[in-house]
Amino acid sequence: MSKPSLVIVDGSYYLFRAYHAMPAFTNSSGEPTGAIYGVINMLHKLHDNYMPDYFAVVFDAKGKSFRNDIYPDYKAHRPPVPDDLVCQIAPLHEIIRAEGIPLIMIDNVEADDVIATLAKSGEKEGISTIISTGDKDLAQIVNDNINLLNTMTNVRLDPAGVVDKYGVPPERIIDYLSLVGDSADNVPGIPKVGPKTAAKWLAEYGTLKNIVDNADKITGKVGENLRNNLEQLALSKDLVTLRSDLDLNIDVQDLVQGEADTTTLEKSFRRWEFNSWLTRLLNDNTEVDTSNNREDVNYEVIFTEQDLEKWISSLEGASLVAFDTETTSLEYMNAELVGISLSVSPGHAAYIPLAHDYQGAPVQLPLDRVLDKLKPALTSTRIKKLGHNLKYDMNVLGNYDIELAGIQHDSMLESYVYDSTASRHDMDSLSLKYLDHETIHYEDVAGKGAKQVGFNQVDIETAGTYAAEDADITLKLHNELWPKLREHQSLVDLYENIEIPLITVLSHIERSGVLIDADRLVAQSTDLKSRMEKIEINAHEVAGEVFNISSPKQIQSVLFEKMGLPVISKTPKGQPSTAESVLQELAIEHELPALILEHRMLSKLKSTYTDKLPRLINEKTGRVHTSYHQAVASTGRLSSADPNLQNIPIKTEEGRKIRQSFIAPPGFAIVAADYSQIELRIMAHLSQDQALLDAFANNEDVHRATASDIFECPREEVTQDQRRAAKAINFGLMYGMSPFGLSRQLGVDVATAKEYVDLYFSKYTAVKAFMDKIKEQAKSDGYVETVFGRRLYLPEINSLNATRRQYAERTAINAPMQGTAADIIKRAMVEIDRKIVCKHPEVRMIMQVHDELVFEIKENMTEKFLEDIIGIMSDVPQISVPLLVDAGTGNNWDQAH
DNA sequence: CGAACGTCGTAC
DNA sequence: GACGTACGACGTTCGT
Repeated sequence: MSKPSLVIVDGSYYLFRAYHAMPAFTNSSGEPTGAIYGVINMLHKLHDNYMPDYFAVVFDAKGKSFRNDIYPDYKAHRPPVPDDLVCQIAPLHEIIRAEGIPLIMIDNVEADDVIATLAKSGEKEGISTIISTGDKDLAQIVNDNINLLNTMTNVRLDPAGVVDKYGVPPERIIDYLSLVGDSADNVPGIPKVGPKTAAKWLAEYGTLKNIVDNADKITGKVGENLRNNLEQLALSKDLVTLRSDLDLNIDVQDLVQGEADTTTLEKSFRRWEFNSWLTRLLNDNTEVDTSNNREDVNYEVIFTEQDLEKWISSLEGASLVAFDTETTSLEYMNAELVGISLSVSPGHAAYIPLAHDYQGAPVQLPLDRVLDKLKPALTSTRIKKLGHNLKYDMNVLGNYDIELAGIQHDSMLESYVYDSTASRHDMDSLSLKYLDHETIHYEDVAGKGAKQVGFNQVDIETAGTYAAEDADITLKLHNELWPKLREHQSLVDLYENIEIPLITVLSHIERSGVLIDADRLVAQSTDLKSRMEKIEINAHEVAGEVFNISSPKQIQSVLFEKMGLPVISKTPKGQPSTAESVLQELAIEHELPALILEHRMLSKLKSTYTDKLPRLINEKTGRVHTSYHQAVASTGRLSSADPNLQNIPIKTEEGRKIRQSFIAPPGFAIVAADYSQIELRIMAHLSQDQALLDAFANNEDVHRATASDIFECPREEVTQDQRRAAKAINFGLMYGMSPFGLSRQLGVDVATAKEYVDLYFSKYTAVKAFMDKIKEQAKSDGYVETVFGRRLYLPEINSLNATRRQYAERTAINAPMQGTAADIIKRAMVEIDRKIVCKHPEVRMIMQVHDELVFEIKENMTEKFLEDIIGIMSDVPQISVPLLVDAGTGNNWDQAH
């Protein structure tokens, strides 16, 4: 789970950098202000970028440190601080304090030691720290929880970054600095030993001690220098070693940015003439970041190597890179890259056109060459990426052998996790909602309907503005949504530990695709067609007229108007319904409804599955590639489309033939593993109903157990009908079903159905209590939650319209169960990918169907992996019911059940 | 002629 | 009106 964050700023370093980097600003009285402005500006940007939980700025204070005691010449060659900088220090401190930022200065202790101590004590409290500094000394305390950030270049150093930069890991930085020395601090090193030699020696001998022990083995002038300066080396080591154990009397938990002292700020801003901040302060002191709303943007189109290089080097240092691909198609498997857009700071983005090929299109950088240059950044885990629906971009890049890595954020998923009930999570809607900005729409540049052209036909200037805006808006959306998400730790956990890692898992599943026996499906289609034709002819004869058997409207006219059959139920629009259950009932007495039913079933199978699936086989892979939608279902479930692989028939024999056409390639087997009764188990967990918990703990047939409990008979005497009724109740309850609904389901009268429900609730009182409680919770909070803290807002829970209100109440009951099940299987998918699929090419995850995962596994290895898969799926924390996983193997999906 | 809506049916 | 979450086929209606 994600840790709280602490950002510590090396204030003295900021001050010097700002002093030298900024032009010599003064106010109208001629007083210098550039350094103040620069530091405050940097602090604002840093805070907006990281939104840390804890924040502090540390300055060197007056007095001499212990280093002067052991080495009087420490920092002896430092030139005095210039007067026009000295006079900016006190005002700067005043503004920092007035902004509510904790400012730390401790006499006789250097800032570096203070920073090291704070970072280390934060770490003990489970806090991860970013230190913003340019000082290399602090690299010695870098680890997974403590990173450095060079604010000027925006390069973030984790342990791997330290190795990249210095050639040695953080643990060796002290040794390294001792050898190299530091002229700025007047720390002596070994003469003629610089970064390269130091890193080389450390690589060879491991530690400084070892180097010293082996000093006589080192040849040449440098070896001699080393042997002559061993004593000094010990001193250098003492000087460069930071103290991280100081007793500072500071609790990291107190380092929280507090309320701004607006009176002081106003006074200071006026005095130093920081007019833009003054305006902002006076207009709206709640506004934190105005950059998001600015309409003035700077979008570039990249045509030259030089410009490309410039952007690529900016990626290296960026804390987050927003990027977006433009392609020829929405089908990721067939999509070809047309261009790439990038942004590393709001309002500033670039578009790299690659394959616009309309008449008269300007010469563009060659696609291969650009991809070669971008590939290291795109595949680097160190460079963090942001996108909007990055799974798509990841899939497209996969077509070019580029495995996108370092996925840090996805604004679509941020929106989804923040509020899954938003009607859509596309960029256009979100931009309007959160940024109040109307984006350029795809149709505006590519046309729509028959007039639509491929993006490669779009004029580069137009395309550039559109595409660059996509990257820019993505970054701005992130800047809005991330702080909102950060208000709720459970949402951050879900997002970081489930949804973001799932992007990569799903991308792999989608690109793997599933193998389908097209010939078999086509043959089934032919068979279905002839059967349907016979039924249709027969139906026309029975009806005494020719009508369209697949038109509900015409069926309605034939059955209810012409034949005068009773109207059993109506559609929401008030029309007599011809739905299955209605026809089932009418079929008892009449032949025609039965014919219609059979035709419907066959027609459904043919049009939706046996005709459709073979057409969707990808030419290159010979397999079918679905799209899993990660931000559609409000409960947290995935959905699948083009084709939907989550509603492949299973109930009827004819339908199962379709599953039999989902096959394994030669040498592989299909392996399916599904959670048994997962939602009921979650209901047991959520309600903590003892009877239900016991039933699962004893691994009973839960419907039989329920029947036995409510009909008060021993388990073994439960009849088929009783079990069927209990099953309907169990399922119905999870959907918030009413006695009326249950009566229809079971074909009994409402009174009997109500009796069943009452009986159930009298035996399972905690379930009843849970349902009442969850409704109450929804009414008072406006939302319900899964076990993992996923939220679902229910704005209509207090509606005065009874229909809408009751609908919201049913959702309140269902969503925590459905959503928790979704959380669990998503977690399992991430774990299985990480622990098994990533390491073993013999295993591929190929489908997810809500409570089931389907794999392709090398034939002779199924047993071995199946055990691990079941283990991971069963082993999900936080659930007080055993999660049973059923699994099977076969040549096709049907067999695997 | 295509978009939007309505109805139905498949899955979990 | 009455059972939660999806996707999609087909027919029909509406508007361009």
